[in-house]
This record gives sequence, C-alpha cells and structure tokens, in this order.
Amino acid sequence: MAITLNDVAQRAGVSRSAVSRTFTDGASVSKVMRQKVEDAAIELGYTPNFLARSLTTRSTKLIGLVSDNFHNPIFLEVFDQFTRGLQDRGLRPLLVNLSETYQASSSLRMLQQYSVDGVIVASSTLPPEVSEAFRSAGIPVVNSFGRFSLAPKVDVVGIDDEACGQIAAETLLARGYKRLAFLGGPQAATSTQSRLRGFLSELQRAGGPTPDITFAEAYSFEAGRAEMQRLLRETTPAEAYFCGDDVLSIGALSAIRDHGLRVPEDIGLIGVNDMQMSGWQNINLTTIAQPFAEIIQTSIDVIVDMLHAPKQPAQARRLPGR
Amino acid sequence: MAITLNDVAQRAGVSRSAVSRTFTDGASVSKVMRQKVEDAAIELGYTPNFLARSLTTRSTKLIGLVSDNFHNPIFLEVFDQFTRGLQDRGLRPLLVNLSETYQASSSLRMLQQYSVDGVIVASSTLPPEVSEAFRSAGIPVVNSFGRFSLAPKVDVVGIDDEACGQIAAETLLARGYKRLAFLGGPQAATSTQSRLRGFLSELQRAGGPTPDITFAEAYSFEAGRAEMQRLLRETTPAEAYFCGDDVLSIGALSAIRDHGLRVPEDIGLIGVNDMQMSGWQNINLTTIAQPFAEIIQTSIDVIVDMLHAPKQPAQARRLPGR
DNA sequence: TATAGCTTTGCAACCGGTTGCAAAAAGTTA
DNA sequence: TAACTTTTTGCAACCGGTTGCAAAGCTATA
Repeated sequence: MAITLNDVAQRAGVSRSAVSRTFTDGASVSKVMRQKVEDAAIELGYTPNFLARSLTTRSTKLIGLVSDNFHNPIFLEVFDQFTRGLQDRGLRPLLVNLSETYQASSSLRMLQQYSVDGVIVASSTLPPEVSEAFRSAGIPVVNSFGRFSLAPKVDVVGIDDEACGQIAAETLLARGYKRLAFLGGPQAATSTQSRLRGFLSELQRAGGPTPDITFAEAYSFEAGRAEMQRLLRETTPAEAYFCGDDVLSIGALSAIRDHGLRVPEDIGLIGVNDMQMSGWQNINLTTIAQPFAEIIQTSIDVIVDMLHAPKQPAQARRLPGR
Repeated sequence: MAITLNDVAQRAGVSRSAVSRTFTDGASVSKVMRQKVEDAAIELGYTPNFLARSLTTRSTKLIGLVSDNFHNPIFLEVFDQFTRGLQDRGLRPLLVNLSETYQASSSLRMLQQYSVDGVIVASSTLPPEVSEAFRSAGIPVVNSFGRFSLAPKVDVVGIDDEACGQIAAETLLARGYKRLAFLGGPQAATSTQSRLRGFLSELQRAGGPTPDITFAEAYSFEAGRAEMQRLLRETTPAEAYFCGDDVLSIGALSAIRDHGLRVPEDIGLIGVNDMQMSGWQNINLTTIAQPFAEIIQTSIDVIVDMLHAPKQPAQARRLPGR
C-alpha cells in the first residue's frame, strides 16, 4: 500500500539505515548516497512514517489541546492562534473537547495512549486538578488562562484578574462615574473573585463608596441580560457597572437599552476580553483587552521549553490586560 | 520510563501475546489468564500504546480536521460538534489550520506522515482541489460545507444554497416586501452564486420584479456594513435585502440603524446561518437556519463508512435550511 | 607505499505492539 | 480411559522506522 523505507532502500540499492539517515538531519551521509536515496524517494513518492519513527525517537510532536470552552466566541480566536503557533513550531494539536460526556480522566488516558509530547489545557474554568493529573502522569503540561497561584503545581499562564478589576475601577472613575457596581460572572469562579478583589482595592484606594455586588449565573449573554434586568427592576441601578466579561456585558447592554436607558450617558458599562464583536458599531462596548496573543505565545514557549528540559519547578505567570 | 507490554507480561508471568490479547477485543483469552494480566496491568498502571499498535493494525483512529475558517463565530459551534462527534466514536481530531503560512500541500504531507485514517475538510471557501488531493493520495476524505456538484470528485456534505435563496425570497415576499435586493458575500464564492440563483428563480416564479444585486467583499461585519452604507448613500434602497450570511447581515443592520432607519419597518433583512448571537435581543435578526448538526453528523457518518468500505463512488449531499 | 585518522556504510537489535501457526491444555464423546 | 474437538497459549516474524557498533572506504601524512 504505502511506500516504506524498505521500498526506497531496494529501489536505490542501499541499506535501510542509509535511507533512514538521509531523512534524519544530523546523520552522516555522503553526497552520492543522499542523491541516490532522494531520487528513489521522489520516484516512489516516499514520506517517512512519523508514528513509526516516534517509537524509537520517543517524540511524536503531538500536543494535546484540551479545552471545555466551545461556546464563548473569543475561544475561536484562541484556537486559531494556538493551532497556528503550534504548527509554526512543527507541533500538531490533538484537540480534546471536555464535556459532561467526555471527562478529564479519559482524556488523560487517551492522550497517554497517543504518547503526546505535551498538553495545553486552555480553559479559565477547569479545576487545576485537570492539569495536575497530566503532570503527575509525567506529561509536560501548561494551563493557559488558568488561575494564578503563588505556589502552583503546574505551569500557569493567565491574565492578571486583579489588575483587570483595578483598571475597570480606574477607568470608570476617570470617566466621572461615582457609584460603581460589580456584575460578575459565576460567583464560584476564581476569575470572578480576583477581579472583584482588584476592583474593590482600587475603589478603596480612590476613596470611592463600596459598590453593590452581584453575580450572573454564567459567562453568557442570557445570564448577563437576566441579571441586569433584575437589577433595573428590583434595585436603584448604579451609575456604572463592571461586568464579568464581554458576552455578559453585551447581555447587560441589551437589557439596559430595552429599559430605555442609554450607555454611556445614563449608565456606564465596561467588560473584559475585547472580543472582535465588541467593537462592532451596533454594540460598541468599552472593554479591557486581554493579552491573548501573549498568553498563547507564552504558553507555547513554556511547553516547548519543557520538551527539552523537563521538570523545572512549576511557575505561574500573569499578564496584565489593558 | 513508561510501562510496556513486556513489563506486564513479565510481572504476570505470561507471554507478550497473552497481554496483547487481553487488550484486544475479540481475541481468545481464558478467564484466569485475563485476570492475571489485568491485575498486573492495574498494578503497574499500564496503558497500551496506540501508536505502536497502529503500526500493525494500520488504523490510528486519527482524523485530520482541516479548516481555514477561524474567524466566523459560527465555526466555534462547528468545531465543538465535530470534536464531540468524533470523540463519541472513538476518533481523534488532529486539527489543521490552513492559512497563507500553512498551505494545503504541506498539510497533506503532514497528515500522511501521521497516517490519519481519514480527513474532514470543513470549509465553505477552500477550493475542491484541497479535498481532491487527499482522495488521490488514497486517504478517505469528506468535504463538509463544500460546494454541491452533480459529479463530485470527493464526497461533499453541504447546505442547499439554492434552497436558501428560495426560502429567502419566499419569506420576504410573504412578509409583504415587494422590491427585494440581494446583498451577497464575495461574488466569486459559489455559495454566493447558488444562493443568488435560488433567490432569482423564486422571484421569477412569484412574478416579482428583478432585484438589485450587489456583493460584499467578504463574509464579515465590516464588509456588510460598508456595502450597506454605500447602498444607502448612493442608491435608492430596496424594500428588503437578502444578505450573504449572519455576520454580513449584522454589519448591514448596523449601517441601516445608523442611517436612522428601522428594521423591519423601514427595511427588511434576512440572513443565513442562525448563529446564536443572531437571536440576542439587541441584534434580533431574521435568519435561515443551516442544518449544522445534520451536516456534521452526516459528514462523520460518511467518513466512518469510508473507513470500513473504502472507495465508494463520491457523492454530494445537500441538506436544506429552514 | 604503508599507516593513521576520519567518514561512510551495513548489520542487527530494538522501539511497543499484533498475529498466523502449531503445540499444549481443556473439554467432549464413546 | 482413549480418541477426537475445541480453546488457549507461546513462539517468532512482522509493522516502519532508528541507532550503536564494527567493518569498509577514503584521505592525508610520513
């Protein structure tokens, strides 16, 4: 069926090792030998089998890309950049979609079976145990968009959620809003908690009044809309809201406009993520940009480093938004 | 390093083949043997190496998922469903992001090197040659969201673009609009052309006037907005527009509203795709739903069938929107 | 021309599995 | 208990590559 090393060796009238060596860089082959082999290879249309090779070299160039976030549009950009970044370095993303039906534990076993060289867990919501399981199985792993910690068990690259909260407070205050409020994502999420912490500390520093604090059920349009509707109906709305993320903000925005109020004149609003669509003129949301490109680049750098020098102590990095 | 077949065999005091057989279903192993092996395997934490196995079984369960569409938010849903569908059937998606820097030809070679069992090309814009290259290399391939053809060289599963155009005309006419217009995606795209054809034929059947026809530069917000702005400025706008897709429509929508006109009172608008966000209350777009789930399911079914019975004649399927 | 030193090549074992085949073990039947 | 089936098991070859080692080939030097 497919052309193998043997076929080429036979065709070129040389040994199998000779063929192998011409396709391994750094191996010693003479000019004439290389020529003979390459001619035969081209003639037959030979391509070395990476998987067979990986058996002895113990490197598949396969990287597990594990995520559970297939609903927030921002993640399409994330996948785009991850796949390109990996491809550029000759690595191949094996995509794993974690869900209720496909659990982290089976993904670990699966990725082990495929001898991936490393794993990138790209998710802001998966618990750290998921990444840790890979590490204790001896697979290099980095947790992108994971939560920051001073003594992380695995390498983490994420945004600085506290800084986000500070920027939000700063920006809203600078624009003249006084009575601010926090409309977070799910209360249990650490990203929510960290952003809240940063938001509060900056407010305190600036001497502003304590903000109202509520949480939406999820990082989704519907949740943001529902919560803002409730706020407008049941409370005296604040002058400006710091919302959990852009999708949430857009939901809140729709509720505010439906209520006959204008943004930013009547109510201020600031989101997080700087998704493409936040800039669309009919949405036009003020938002804190996450350094997606940097996070992804750094994550890839980290995993690549680990491939060469495994078992450094884990390190958590957080990059500031703007 | 990792636990291998040999380790388990030794630990259990049996032959290598015995171990292999306990992990191959359909092989003949006695109760006691199986027990001994499984005990040893659990004790050592053994997982069979899929890649080594694939060498002899000639099946990797790897499926290349090739796309160039990492910007239209609808594709996040597409990737979500593809990955889940493949996982459910024990297949593993190897993601390939085609772009200027990563060409189709190198992806073919790469996927060959990884001995993928099959390839799904998920794109409405890639030329058929891309899929055809896989087929002529002997790799089972299906082109999802590809263009329909009566004598296709590879299997295609896509929407019925002509039917889309008809539905659009029907719907707009039924809602009382008379002077319709077509605001398509890129003129060169066959999807654009087919939708136009269906749109025209239905208008003709219904005896409506010939519509104005223009094209946007791309399937994007900016392109839709720019083209609609031009139309509002330079022409007498039609009563209703059939737009290339949802993102385009949302761009057009924003232009219309900025121009002080209301949808649907002043101008009608209908898109294609039924993206999640089209239903968001502050967008609220009328749109033709594509049967994404069916297309993806069918694509997977087709590729799975090919794995078992390769080399059926290629067939193009098109599923109607609604 | 003989010798030393470096480069190139092939042999054979190995990576972690599978599988056809024949021998061994177990189960049936008379 | 013997003869015959059927099931289970191990041996050894193989999948498509890589690589340590020693022999062979070359070049340079004396």
